[in-house]
Amino acid sequence: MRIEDVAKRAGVSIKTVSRVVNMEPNVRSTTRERVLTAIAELNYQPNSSARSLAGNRSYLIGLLYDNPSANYVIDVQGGVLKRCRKEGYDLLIHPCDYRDPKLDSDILRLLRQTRIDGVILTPPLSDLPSVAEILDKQEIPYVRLSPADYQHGSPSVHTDDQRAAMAMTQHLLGLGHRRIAFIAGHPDHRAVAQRQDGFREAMKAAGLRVTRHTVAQGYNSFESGVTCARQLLARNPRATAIFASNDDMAAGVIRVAHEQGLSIPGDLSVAGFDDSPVASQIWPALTTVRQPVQAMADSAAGLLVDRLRLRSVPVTEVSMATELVLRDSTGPAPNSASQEKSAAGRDCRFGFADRETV
Amino acid sequence: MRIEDVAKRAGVSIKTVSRVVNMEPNVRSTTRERVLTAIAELNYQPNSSARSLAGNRSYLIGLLYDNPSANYVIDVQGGVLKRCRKEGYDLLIHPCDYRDPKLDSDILRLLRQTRIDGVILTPPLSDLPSVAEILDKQEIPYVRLSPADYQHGSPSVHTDDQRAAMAMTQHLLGLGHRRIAFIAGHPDHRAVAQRQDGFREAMKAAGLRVTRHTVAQGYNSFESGVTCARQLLARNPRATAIFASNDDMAAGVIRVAHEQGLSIPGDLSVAGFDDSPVASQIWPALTTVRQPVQAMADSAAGLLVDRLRLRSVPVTEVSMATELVLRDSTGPAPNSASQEKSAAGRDCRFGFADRETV
DNA sequence: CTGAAAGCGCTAACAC
DNA sequence: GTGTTAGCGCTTTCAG
Repeated sequence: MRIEDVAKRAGVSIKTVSRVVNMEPNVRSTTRERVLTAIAELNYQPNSSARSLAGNRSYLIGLLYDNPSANYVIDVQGGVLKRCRKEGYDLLIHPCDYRDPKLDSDILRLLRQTRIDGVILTPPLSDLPSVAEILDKQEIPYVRLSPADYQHGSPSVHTDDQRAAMAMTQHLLGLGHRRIAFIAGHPDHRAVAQRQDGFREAMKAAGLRVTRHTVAQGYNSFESGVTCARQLLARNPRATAIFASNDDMAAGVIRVAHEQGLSIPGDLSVAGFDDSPVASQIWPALTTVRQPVQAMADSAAGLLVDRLRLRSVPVTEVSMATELVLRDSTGPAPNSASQEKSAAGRDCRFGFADRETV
Repeated sequence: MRIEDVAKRAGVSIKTVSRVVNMEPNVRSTTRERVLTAIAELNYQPNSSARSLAGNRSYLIGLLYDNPSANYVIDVQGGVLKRCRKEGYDLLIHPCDYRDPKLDSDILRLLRQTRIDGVILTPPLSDLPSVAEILDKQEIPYVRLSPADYQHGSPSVHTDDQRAAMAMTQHLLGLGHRRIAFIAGHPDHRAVAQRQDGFREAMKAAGLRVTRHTVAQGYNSFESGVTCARQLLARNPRATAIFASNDDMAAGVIRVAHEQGLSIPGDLSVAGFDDSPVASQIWPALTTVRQPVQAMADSAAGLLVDRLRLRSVPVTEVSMATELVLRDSTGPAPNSASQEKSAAGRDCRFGFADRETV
């Protein structure tokens, strides 16, 4: 089933069929109809290798990531794929090691070998200048997901993590907590690291000091959460709430609390970030912040495809809303009249931070 | 940088370069060397679109899956990708809905559009006759991962889940448990469902009856684990151990036990299957069975590539070993002198079921 | 608005 | 062992 067969059947030249298939202008609508009918009748599908060779593009998008969270990666893949299918692109996934000194040549090899048309970058790759440089030099369009500095000049999609972390901190403050400890995220994941700024800002606004005794440096893993929790819970006086920069670390806190016989949220409130599956599977279920990861990825793929089609679209930064998910791991501070009632029932959500920058 | 440039530099014809690139025989080794040098000097990489078009293959492998477990999917992708990179193939991922009536046409469209060379199928797709039929008819080689009937005539890679489930049941029996309840897996995931057979066999061998009061039908999700646990724990006399067909459901059991104030493993031992991350993050850490998912996927991709290279290799079924991972959620049965000491320390592993069928 | 012809860079078939 | 030639199925260029 080739383009020639379609052309014959529709009584036009192959070039006209090509125009219809590629949605080019300059085809009379009646002609277009006739061609479309022929395509449908013959169940014609263009040969992508031939298209790529002649047209010098691959209809392939590359997804580069180095993220240990399976759930995050799957969500991103899902969102990107959804858009790809709609737009007629295929997806090539390329997990890699962002600390590998050969990362640059690895990416170069990928670009040369597969002739990818465009790339989507997830954290921490979205914050690596060397990666952006390679892509720029090779003139491969790319979109960054959750970059720390989204004003960098390339299109990107992000949520305002700082603002969300502020809101979570304010929630804990509203429950009467004053000694709130924080577990910072991996410094290389800059967007996650920014969550600390939100925490600090909210504490400051409430007139509370943040010392190095109340902040522990985590690395996004469950194990680092365990380590930090042990550290923080050894302090005297003990914190009445711990806010971890992601759910895996918050799960580590809960583990340690169980081991030490602390009741949650009676003795200690715990909050996370991400709303990963473990957040609702752990006991007690975790209060956390939800990011619309799939929608973000879908949107990023959309920006990329726009760019591939019309080379010079303006650089766009999309900002998406997060929501607070209140579950069972947070409650009123011990020995304090709560100023905010605990949510009635679990899984209450508060949306906020809704805006879009274009 | 085209094949012609390399040919000129090496002083041979383009066909000879092509032979070297494709590792074909009939090239004198000195000639081969000269060509390889030229390739290295020019940093030549063949244009995959041109290769695909002329050679009528895409160097693309498709991974078809419908699996709600992000961790499983990521592990499979990782294993397949590892092999793909080594063998010069790229990977196209295609999540789909196995219950969708349009699944067949969805797959057909994928095959036509992308010209995939071969396919890897994961559960539950690996057990769908209609999918196998399409692939057979289109003459697309495929390898099945963990099919229920691995004697079906296509190459496959699996673990002996039944045997592993038997071993876990025997472990619980060895701890003195007699009233052991079981949560069955999703019937459409036939390999998971087979775990029930292992449980039954071990119980029978120990002279214990399995009634419908001690088996609950789960659906692989955390929520279904919660439902089943509520059901099972309402029985009188209560089971002293619950063996769930996967970790997510076991996590559901643990949640319910916490809610009902049961201590684990004091009042109730809980065992899972899969060794997913939640197994070691939950409290107490879960005794479970580990499958070498990545190695299985790697091996499956290897079988597929062999088949793509040499069209008529014998059908191979690879069987891989699982291991018992003993953690904190299982212990001696209440009021019974344990016949087997609890493992000293956590994270003990026992390998078994090591064999390979060729 | 439509068509004819000229490749895209490679592999396959066959000659030498 | 090695080279020559003819496509693979499409897009691009340019002519009408």
